[in-house]
Amino acid sequence: MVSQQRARPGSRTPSVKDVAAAADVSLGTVSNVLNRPERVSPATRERVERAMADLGFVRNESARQLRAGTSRTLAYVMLDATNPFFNDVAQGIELAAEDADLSLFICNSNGRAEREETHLDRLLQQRVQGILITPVNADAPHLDEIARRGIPVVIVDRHRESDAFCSVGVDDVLGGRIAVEHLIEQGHSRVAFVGGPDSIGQVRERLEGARQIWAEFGRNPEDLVWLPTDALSVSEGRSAGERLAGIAARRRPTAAFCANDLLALGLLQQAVGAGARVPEDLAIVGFDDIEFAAAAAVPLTSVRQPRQELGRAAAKLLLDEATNPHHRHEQATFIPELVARASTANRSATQS
Amino acid sequence: MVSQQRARPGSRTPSVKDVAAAADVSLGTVSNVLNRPERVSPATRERVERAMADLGFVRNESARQLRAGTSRTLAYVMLDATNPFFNDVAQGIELAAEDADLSLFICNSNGRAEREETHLDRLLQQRVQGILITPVNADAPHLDEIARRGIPVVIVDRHRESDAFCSVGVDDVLGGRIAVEHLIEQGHSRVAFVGGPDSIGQVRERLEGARQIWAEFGRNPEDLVWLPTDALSVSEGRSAGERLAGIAARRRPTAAFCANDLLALGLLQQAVGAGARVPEDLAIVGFDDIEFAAAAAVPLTSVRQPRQELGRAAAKLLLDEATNPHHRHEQATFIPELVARASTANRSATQS
DNA sequence: GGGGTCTGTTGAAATGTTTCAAGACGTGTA
DNA sequence: TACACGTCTTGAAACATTTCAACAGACCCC
Repeated sequence: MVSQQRARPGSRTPSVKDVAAAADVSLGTVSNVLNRPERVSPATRERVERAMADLGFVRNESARQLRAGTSRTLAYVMLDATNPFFNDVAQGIELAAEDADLSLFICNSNGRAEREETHLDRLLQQRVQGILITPVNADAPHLDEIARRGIPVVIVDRHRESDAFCSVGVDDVLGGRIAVEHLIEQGHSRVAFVGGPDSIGQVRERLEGARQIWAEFGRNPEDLVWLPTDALSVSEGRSAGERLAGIAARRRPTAAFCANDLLALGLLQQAVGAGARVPEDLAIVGFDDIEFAAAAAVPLTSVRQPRQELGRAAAKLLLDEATNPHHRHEQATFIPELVARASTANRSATQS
Repeated sequence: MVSQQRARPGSRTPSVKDVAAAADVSLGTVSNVLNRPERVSPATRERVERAMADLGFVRNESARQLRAGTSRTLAYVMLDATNPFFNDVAQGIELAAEDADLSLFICNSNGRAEREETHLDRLLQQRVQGILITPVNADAPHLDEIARRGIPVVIVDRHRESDAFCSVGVDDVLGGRIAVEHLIEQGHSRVAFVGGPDSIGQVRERLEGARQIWAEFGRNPEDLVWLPTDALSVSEGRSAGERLAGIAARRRPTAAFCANDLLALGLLQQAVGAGARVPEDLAIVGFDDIEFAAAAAVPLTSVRQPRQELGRAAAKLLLDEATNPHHRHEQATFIPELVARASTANRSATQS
């Protein structure tokens, strides 16, 4: 009848004290059942456990944490929750956290520095055990401040010059190299690099790698044109596509290397929508190898990052820093690898 | 020099007590500065604030929560973090939480009931203010238990028979109707429904809607064929595509309505990869209208759910339940709408 | 029967904050 | 001068848990 029944009026949620009374033991014993069950005799333990079940006891984590001084949660501050890449990273972290019997608190800065700051503030207040973060700005000064407080911080998908933190990431320069090398092998002699803003470290490094290999093959630097974007998003990819289409045909690149897959998908969509054939008229390489890269109707060639593995490794470093007194900071660098698909199919091959 | 400098050995993180000592006021005054600044004189307030800054004081949320009895966080238990739809919902929740000055704790059950249970356990221990959840199973009994404890629970993207909870969702039957009506209008007389398992409420309802409109147009039920899948994922979409291709040409549906966009993208990929033209040989309609639907190289027609709005509305209901003593449970149902794109372009129209 | 050891159990202290009744102090009024 | 009133400030109690030194009792051995 009453559709919004709440807990009975007089009843608080029961505490250890209530359990102790119900099981007719002392407070300390209840706590022992919770934390060191082997120390209490089977008979008492069973009595206490029954009392807990009867009362519907749920341990109060705040009180536990206040007294014990240690929290049971890790946090990951994501850069962009709408980018599947970061969700895969998060999943890797989550798995590692699960193994260590910790909770993972996921926050999303959404690319906004001030939101990132709010999140970090709150995490500090919560006294989380450690923070994993893909920061908005590479030089986020808050992070140093946090590290100085003794809270482990691991930077994900980004590297710092300094060795003040652990970090995990992929060799972005190498990633840029293999992407463009692949395009060169496919016979392209005029290539676009799509990406930006260049405040983002990855963008700079991937471009750097592209330029390196381009030079090593003795190509003219002017034939590697950079189409800058304001963000690494699908819509920016589309707009880059329009700019690309605007270039006179004889000067237009026949291939594009995009700084991530979202850009590549946008570019692909724009190109196909405008009637271009992919890869015949325009070959496209993305970066990250998110699931949607393979699922695109013209499956996207991409530089794969070990997404989940990245998260897992980051979490491991964090846990080491949190528990191992001899911990030394470490920059874990993974090797990216090219996954060739239809969007760059060999130009001589016919497409079904 | 020392690359892993920690906080100075003897120093704990400072407490209100330390601040009080430094500012030469009582403990209570520091607390007032924190919670009712208007009650303390400007001079003292300034002194206390200076002391906080000097000491690098960070309020201990556990202690606050223990004493105040109320937490400042909401939680969302996601069903599948790799599905962009749920991330958009989460973003809507996050925005509403931000407005209410609450933190959002995001967990991911990943479709596993036991993981969901662990998360809920922990959330109970944390005494979160309320829980938003897209449950793995519609009848999750834990939820009743939690509600009975007086903790507000809102079900997201799913409806319950009972009115024991608030919930938000879209009219899935209507969604199925408009999707199939669109295909009928496009001249299709044999249509496939791709989706499963049918333990999922949305799948059942979307199919139900499809069948309703099919019947209302006087079509033969046998011409609406159901291709069941084991999950709502891209790879299941691909495999459904293979089964579809296996049907003899004269009996094969010319259009498919997929229970969500991931399935639709998988199906699209498989079809195009196998040489079929979309929409000429196979028209495809998805559901959710995730960003990647529009970005697919053959942009996907989809039934749009107001993704972010769904999250926002859910959070509002939760906050109402948490704060308004006269709260009544409410099932908010949004109206889905068809977004027509190239994957079902009018059959008579030529494709650019 | 005294001493030692081992196993379980206890009770009090401690954690960092908020709240609240009560106190201090100053100002204005009779 | 006494009193009332306002404005700030204070100190102690309370929140739910964990920890730890101390203790009770059982058992064994000489």
